[in-house]
Amino acid sequence: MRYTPQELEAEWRERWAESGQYEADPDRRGGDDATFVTVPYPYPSGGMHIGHARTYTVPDVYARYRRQQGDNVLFPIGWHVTGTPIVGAVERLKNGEEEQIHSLENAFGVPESDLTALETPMGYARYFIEEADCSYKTGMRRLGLSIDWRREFTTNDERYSKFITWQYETLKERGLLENGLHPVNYCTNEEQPVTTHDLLEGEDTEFQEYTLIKFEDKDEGVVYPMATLRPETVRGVTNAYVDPNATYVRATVDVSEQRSDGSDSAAASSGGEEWIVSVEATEKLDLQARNVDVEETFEGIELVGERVTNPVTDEEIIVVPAGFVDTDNATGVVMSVPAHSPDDWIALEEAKARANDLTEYGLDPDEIRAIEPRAILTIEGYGEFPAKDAVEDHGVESSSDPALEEATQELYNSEFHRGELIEEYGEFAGESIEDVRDELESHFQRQGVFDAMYDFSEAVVCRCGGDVEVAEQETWFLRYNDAEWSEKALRAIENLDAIPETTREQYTHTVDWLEEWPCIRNYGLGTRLPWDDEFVIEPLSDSTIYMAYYTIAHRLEDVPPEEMDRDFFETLFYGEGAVADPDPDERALELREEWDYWYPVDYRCSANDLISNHLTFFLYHHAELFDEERWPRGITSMGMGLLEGEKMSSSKGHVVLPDEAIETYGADTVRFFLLNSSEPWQDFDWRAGEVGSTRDQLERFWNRAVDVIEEPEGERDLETIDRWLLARLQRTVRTVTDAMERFETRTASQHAFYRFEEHLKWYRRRVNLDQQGTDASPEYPARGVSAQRPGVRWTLRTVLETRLRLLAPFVPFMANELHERLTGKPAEDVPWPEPVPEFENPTVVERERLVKDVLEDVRDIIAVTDTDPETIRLYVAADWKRTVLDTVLDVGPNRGRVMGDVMQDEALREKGDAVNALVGDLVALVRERDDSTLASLSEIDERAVYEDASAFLAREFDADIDVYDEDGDPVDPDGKASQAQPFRPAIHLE
RNA sequence: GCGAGGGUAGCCAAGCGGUCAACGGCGGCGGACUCAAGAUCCGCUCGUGUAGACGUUCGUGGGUUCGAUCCCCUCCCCUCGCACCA
Repeated sequence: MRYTPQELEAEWRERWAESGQYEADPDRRGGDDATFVTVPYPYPSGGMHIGHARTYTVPDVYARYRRQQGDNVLFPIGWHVTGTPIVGAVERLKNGEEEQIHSLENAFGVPESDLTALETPMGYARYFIEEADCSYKTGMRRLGLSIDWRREFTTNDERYSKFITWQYETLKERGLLENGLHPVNYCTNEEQPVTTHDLLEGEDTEFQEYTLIKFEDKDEGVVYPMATLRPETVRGVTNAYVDPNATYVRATVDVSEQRSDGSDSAAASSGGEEWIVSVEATEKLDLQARNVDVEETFEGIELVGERVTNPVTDEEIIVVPAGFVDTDNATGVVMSVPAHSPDDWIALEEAKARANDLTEYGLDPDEIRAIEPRAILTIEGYGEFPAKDAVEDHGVESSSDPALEEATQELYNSEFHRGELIEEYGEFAGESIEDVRDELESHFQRQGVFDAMYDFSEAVVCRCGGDVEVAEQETWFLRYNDAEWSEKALRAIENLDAIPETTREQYTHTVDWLEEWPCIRNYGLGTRLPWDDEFVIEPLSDSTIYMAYYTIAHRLEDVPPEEMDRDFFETLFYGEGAVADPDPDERALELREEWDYWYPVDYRCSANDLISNHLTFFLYHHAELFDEERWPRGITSMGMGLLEGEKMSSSKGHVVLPDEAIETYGADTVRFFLLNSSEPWQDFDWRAGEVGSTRDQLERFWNRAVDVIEEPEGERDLETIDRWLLARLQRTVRTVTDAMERFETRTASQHAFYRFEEHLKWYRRRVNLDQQGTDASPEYPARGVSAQRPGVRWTLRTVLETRLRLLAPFVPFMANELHERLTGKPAEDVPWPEPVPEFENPTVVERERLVKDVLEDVRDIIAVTDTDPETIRLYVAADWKRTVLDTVLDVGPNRGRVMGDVMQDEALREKGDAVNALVGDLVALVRERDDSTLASLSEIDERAVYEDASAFLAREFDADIDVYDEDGDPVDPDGKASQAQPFRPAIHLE
């Protein structure tokens, strides 16, 4: 019976599909025995790769385990198509973009002829959901995932949208949605928001919020908004810079717009102010929801020499020309803080050096030379002017010196964390920048002397070639920073079984920093915002409670979508009294029963990187919309996958497709490798070499199992070594079960398979199961399974049956097949094993350890002495040594006390040094073992152990084995016998 | 920077206070079987060693302890997340 996984697996897949094996319906088992496991529905913007295979196999293994434990288990799946990725992919494909076509053809093996089918978003989605070889559904079926396929849906389905509509209308009504402005990446050419995916340049650039400090030209009543990322340096400003050759404008800028940065800085300042900014800045300000009316355009040179007043210190400073000013960054008007900015320090030095040249701008050189740096903070390790020290320490020569950036980085960093503001800062004095920057900024914003704007620090370009800027858009937010809502979310986290436990803190931390979440987009697939169909609810917001939808998805066909209104869902989720209608919707009430049966979600198997958004949202929404007993019970967070030690990348074609892997190795091997090579939350590494050897191991398992199955059953007539293997088996059952409860798939499969293989290997040696070596002399003839005594056959069958049940969740095809051949029933249809008390036997385990110890010791001696003994003599320690050991056990592993006690005994006292040495060793022996091990050891008759094992040892070493008592007048040519200690016989080789 | 996780022999990786020179796998070496290869089985794989031992190891430097890979502190390095990509 050869192992041919492809054939075998096809049969089982067909069998499962025909019988609807995994279609789960509420049944007589009560809700307590209902287990509901979910995994994030796939996003079919491309094919399935081996990393996804693990994601879906982990919940499958748990689902299969729970079924064997007697639970009614629901494991459903759906398809997430919301948002822009699919639409974007289709666009790129239609535009004939090389990279996109390459990725489809190379990574996912999409034939050219199929490409046209992918030119509509849902066509594209369908293709990767179920049509392609690399589609998710194909992969999932081949992997043998125990999914209830009747319940699948996509997030673009009309009925699903009704469900999301209910969710958002409810949240809005509860005041958890609000609208406001929000900064987004905006293509000025296409005049629409763009995603990271749409960018040609600057994909990794994030926009920053600049503080604008409103210096004022009091004579003219004009504001010079100076952009800075370090608003706390406002008291250190010595002068301003403009680019004399650039174009500036005077414009009326509306500053009354509410800002949406979450702070209460909606400073109700007056309508418009006259601002001096670069011409580039006007467009940015305009995009950031300000009215900008340009009054006058002129060259920067005209600003040179103007005097403006610092709104915080009320001091006048002068505007100086500088070529380094970038007018495309923020306002194009910058302030100089030479004491704390290495750039400004150098710039000032250089300005002073060429002060005489500045007369051409009508500046007084002496006035420039008189500019003095002003320190605004103190910091340990730096002098009065930290920038000066930084410049000198890094040996910065000029403004073009590359060391300048390094100096700046280091100083900014130190000042941010360790700098303390000087007295003039009043309430902020003495505080570190880190602690007060935000506070200080909003303080001055409230006073109306600071403002803010967004900008990128480098150019960002759209794929269309257009310039991308930061625009403020009207949008809707989920109020995740709402105190009451956060409170509920925190309670949901407390109740949660967070696997691994270390993730719990990440959830609480996320709740702590989460602000409002913009939950709509301008385009993409999905559900329209109910009260404004211009917008679509974005993917992380339409996927927070959809697990509830699984419970009813397969029973909605007869409900017309238009009837799935708010009352329908209110009745479904909140019951009969939830709506005013005296005649509640019967269909909704029926569906409610099923929802009620399955909910809550017992375990959600998801990914580490989703903790800080999706998973936390999932908890928020459940906490708000459902009662506490419906909140999620547990979340398992999974790590990611590597391929041959490197990140997988579908764009580079560096992926392995499940379909191909299954073709090569079989689904059981793929599953087993994925679950056994690391715990779910650890990263795994797909290495073809190791997958291949996994396959070999499974094949060997199969072959041996078939050997056992084909032989007669044997009888329950057990010897010690059989009892040893059975005792090991009970421990394995215990370990595997504990591990399964905690989603430790690696530990579980490792013990059920590899660890137990080790035990079996020993057992096979002990009973001489395999023909091996030339030492199979007539005296100890080699034998196969068939020739074994009935007790061995009985033991092997028992062990196999139990292991097949333990392995069934991991390798369901193989385990079910073998179990059925062995017992007539598939493993999945019989209960999960429990430890059998009569076979639990710690003493026999310790006994066998002694045999292994002796084997190793003898082998060591042979290796060191390079001999080939004909006779091996073992000497069991004398009785008085056992007496000493008993004393140690009695008084505890304390050398002094043991000696004190032992020396009471005259016979022992006479032995003096020998006793002293022995006590030392025995104290160590006792210290190193736990009580139960010691108790087991105490029960052992050592001499019997070695005598029972002597035939085995004789075979191993091809030598005669003689066992003696040390104090039984033994044959002892080299005087070794006296070295014997309890549980460590003396050895003599000859 | 903030939050989280991690650094163990050639590689992957377990261990998280004593039975640890450190499970297991891969790779390598030697042997058995075989015409041969593969598979399978046995042994070795830090150093020294003609008796089961000893010495030096688990990112760095300290500390706690009779005893630390395991606990505490310092530092160095790596990975992930930090919001509009899902």
